[in-house]
Amino acid sequence: MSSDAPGFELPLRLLLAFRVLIDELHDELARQGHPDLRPMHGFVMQAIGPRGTTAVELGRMLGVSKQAAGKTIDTLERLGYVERTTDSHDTRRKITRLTPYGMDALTRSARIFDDLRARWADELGEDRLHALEADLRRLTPDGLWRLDTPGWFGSL
Amino acid sequence: MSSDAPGFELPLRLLLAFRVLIDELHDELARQGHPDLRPMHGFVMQAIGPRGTTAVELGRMLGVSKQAAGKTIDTLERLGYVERTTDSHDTRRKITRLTPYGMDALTRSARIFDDLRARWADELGEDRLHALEADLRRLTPDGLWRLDTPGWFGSL
DNA sequence: CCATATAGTCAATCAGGTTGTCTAACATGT
DNA sequence: ACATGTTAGACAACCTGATTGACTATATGG
Repeated sequence: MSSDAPGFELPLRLLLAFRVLIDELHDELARQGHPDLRPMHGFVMQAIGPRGTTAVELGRMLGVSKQAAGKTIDTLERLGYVERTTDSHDTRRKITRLTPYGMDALTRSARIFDDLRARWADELGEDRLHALEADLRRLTPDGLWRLDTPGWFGSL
Repeated sequence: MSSDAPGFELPLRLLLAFRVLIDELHDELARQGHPDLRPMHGFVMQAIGPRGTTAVELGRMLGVSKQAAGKTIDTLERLGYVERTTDSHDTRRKITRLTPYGMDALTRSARIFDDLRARWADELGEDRLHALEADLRRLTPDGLWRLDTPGWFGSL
């Protein structure tokens, strides 16, 4: 029993492992022509998706207000990752879509994540990594994105 | 090969697993008399430790400026988790120490994390959880705290 | 046709981070 | 002993990303 790890190690390691992956992703993305991309941009662009979305929808998905979602879109627009187009069926709506540059970032991210997973598979063995993924799936809810992580973690 | 999980699932699951633990910790802490405690408070108090620390030291440990560390201490002081005392050997320094209320939060957190780990051990089996911890240890650097997660993740 | 609901924007505010500057106190070398 | 350099903390100005509230324009449904 005394050989069990203390309970506080688990969350620390989970967070650290996440950071390792994300940091290495962005190191590589910077090398591949996306030096300005930040951790949460990938999440936001993933939420926008290939079909585009609106500020209100994005806010719901990210768990933030539509105004905050709008500001995030402003930033991504300024960086050239997304563009706003008007919905011809509802002129109130402005559909935010990924630009080719944004799509490029997403496809490169997917590729890099696959490479990083392969490195972990080399390190642990494919069977152990597979088990790790299966265990994490059992321990985490499905389908939930919860992209409000910055505010969630930081709010004092 | 095609049965391998896509690379992007791993970071998502790691972050989600972290959130599950932290959210359940704070649900329980709220029930046990610490409703105002936020995710990063625990990390900061852990960094302060039983012997206390100064704003400069805390800033170094957390990877933020001494001013930011000072503001964080202000917040924890306002909530009653820490108090500032002067160092008799160096009157420039103000040692920030945990109050009994702060110590209580830390000991309860440790206990709750142990309980959560036990629940995961029930879910997966102790051997699988042990393997998961061992694998995460292999994949993450040791000794590093890096508490700048909010800014790190959020900065657009 | 009017009442209500929704999309987006603007403005004010807040929290937490940054850098720069300043003062007080320690540490050191001549 | 003292002049110099370094360190701790506080204060101010500013930046970013979030919030709520108010407002306009456009749909939508009775």
